[in-house]
Amino acid sequence: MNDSELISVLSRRGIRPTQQRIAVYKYLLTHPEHPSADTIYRALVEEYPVFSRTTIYNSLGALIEAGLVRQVNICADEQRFDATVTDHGHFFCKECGKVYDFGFDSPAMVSRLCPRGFIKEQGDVFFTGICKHCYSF
Amino acid sequence: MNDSELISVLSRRGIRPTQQRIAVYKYLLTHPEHPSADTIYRALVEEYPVFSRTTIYNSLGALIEAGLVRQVNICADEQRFDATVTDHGHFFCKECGKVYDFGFDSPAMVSRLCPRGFIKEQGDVFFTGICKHCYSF
DNA sequence: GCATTTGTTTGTATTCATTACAACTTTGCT
DNA sequence: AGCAAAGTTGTAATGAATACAAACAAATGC
Ligand SMILES: [Mn+2]
Ligand SMILES: [Mn+2]
Ligand SMILES: [Zn+2]
Ligand SMILES: [Zn+2]
Repeated sequence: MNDSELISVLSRRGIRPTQQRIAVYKYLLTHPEHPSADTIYRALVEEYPVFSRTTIYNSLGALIEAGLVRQVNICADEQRFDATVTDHGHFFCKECGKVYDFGFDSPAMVSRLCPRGFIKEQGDVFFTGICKHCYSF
Repeated sequence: MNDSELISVLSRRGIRPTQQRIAVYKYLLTHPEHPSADTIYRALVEEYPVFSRTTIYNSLGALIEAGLVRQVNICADEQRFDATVTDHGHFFCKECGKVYDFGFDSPAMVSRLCPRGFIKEQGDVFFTGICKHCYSF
């Protein structure tokens, strides 16, 4: 996705496509490893020497509000962020610390887990354990 | 579960059944609302006037290590704790802040969501939205 | 163009959950 | 009892997230 496409995506979602928001969103799109706010900050401050930590939080908040980004409660100590907003699962490897995405064979099945009468806005399936790569040794 | 039963449960799991650990575990067993460390602290310090916050964290750590308690990453700002360690789902209501437990019609189905080759130790299904009680008005 | 307003960014100060630490106490064992 | 290991306590430190106000930028109206 090039810059003009990003601009129109943000505009369509009703938020002003500022340079900072685009940079944060682009970082998330190109780094699907669920980075933390601090990871994003340290990466972007290299590229744009003047970039505030607060702006990272503000931009993430705006992007979340707009439905382009979601937060993932995978680690207890810090919040992680994800530009993939369609329902998908996460596997956290205790060994290497990586967070893997995985899809569902039948997404409807996951929605069916939600109890009757409860209005689901977001769903998350989260597994913890040992990943494929760390297990084979 | 009475105190002598609790003592034997903790002993069987290899941790010393101290008065504090028993109090924390009993609180979690009798308060299935997924309390935070601070909530547990404020409740127990009433009963046992000398009770340190650190001890809450230490006890929770020991109980988690022993597999009797697990942490639930449902709120971004604080950790919640749960004495129900069998696989079950959580629904967080954005309106009232309550966390509801729910079971799975077929638990095997949830395990089947885990991608091939990944060794699952713990599974969580989280939904966020509006609960049954907050929706009807 | 210029003034006004509204929204955004920035840096700093603050909050607050969690962790680190060291002194003290309790428990288990001989 | 005497000793060592484990557990508890209070305080200090850490660090992610938020609050805030000043500076800045973009939009709007004239
Ligand atoms: Mn993801
Ligand atoms: Mn639960
Ligand atoms: Zn791994
Ligand atoms: Zn509710």
